[in-house]
Amino acid sequence: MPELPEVETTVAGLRSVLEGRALLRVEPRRADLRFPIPVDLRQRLTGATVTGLSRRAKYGLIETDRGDMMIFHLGMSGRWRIDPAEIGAHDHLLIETREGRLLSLNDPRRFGSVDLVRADAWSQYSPFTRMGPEPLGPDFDADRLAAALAGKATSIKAALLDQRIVAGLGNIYVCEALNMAGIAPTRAAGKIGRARLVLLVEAIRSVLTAAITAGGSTLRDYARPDGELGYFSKQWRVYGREGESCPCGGVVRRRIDGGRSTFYCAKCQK
DNA sequence: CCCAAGTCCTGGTAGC
DNA sequence: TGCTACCAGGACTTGG
Repeated sequence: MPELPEVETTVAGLRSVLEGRALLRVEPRRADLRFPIPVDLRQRLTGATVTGLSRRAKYGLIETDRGDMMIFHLGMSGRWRIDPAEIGAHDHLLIETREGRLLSLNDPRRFGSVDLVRADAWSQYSPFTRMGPEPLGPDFDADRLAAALAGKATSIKAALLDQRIVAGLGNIYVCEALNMAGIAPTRAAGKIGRARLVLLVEAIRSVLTAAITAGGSTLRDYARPDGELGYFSKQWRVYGREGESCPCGGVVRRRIDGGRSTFYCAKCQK
């Protein structure tokens, strides 16, 4: 389920259970997800106390008082379950706190990952080394986006999905932001004018912030034993709405780019 | 059969 | 021809 807003709200949910808490039990239930789970993960985390949780792009970061940091990614279908009633085939990592709270990383497709690094070297973790700025952070603005897109012949949609350009966007929010900014997804990334990039930056920030707010409001559901942290799909302007009306009155179209659906409105996105 | 929110890797091509 | 950069597309997996 995860693009940046979903990971942000997931981390917030985990924080309420884990921050400042000692880990009584850490139990991988299989050897790998997308890649192997470190064999010493159980040993290094068991008995440690969680000192902080944070997020980088679509990755969640959990730091302990032993100087370790667990880094997880939810892939396409991953989620954390809190106090699940029962453990199923797709519950791949269990974490129990000393207070008796149980967390389970559940991921049917196993495109997610779990890794462990030294906290003081977290920024050297390979997925992070060439990653672009946080879209909600101070290093993302029209100037820097223009510099990152300069000379790029690829489409703006593909460019925004490239985590080296800006980190944390996925298919849904790229479609939404391009619609909000009135930019056609097929437009060459390097040929978008300055004024439109200003609108695009604002649209990206706006759509992510709204999704985080909506996600935060569903945390109660998320904390339910079988609850899910959903995308706020009722608020999507174009994603998953082929044939329906765009806010501008046009009709939402769908096309396939690189095997992925792109939802857009030809009337207002140029 | 179709479709699905993730990243990584490969192979083709353009340009120097 | 060889090297590099860039880019498009496929692979991975399970379930609805």
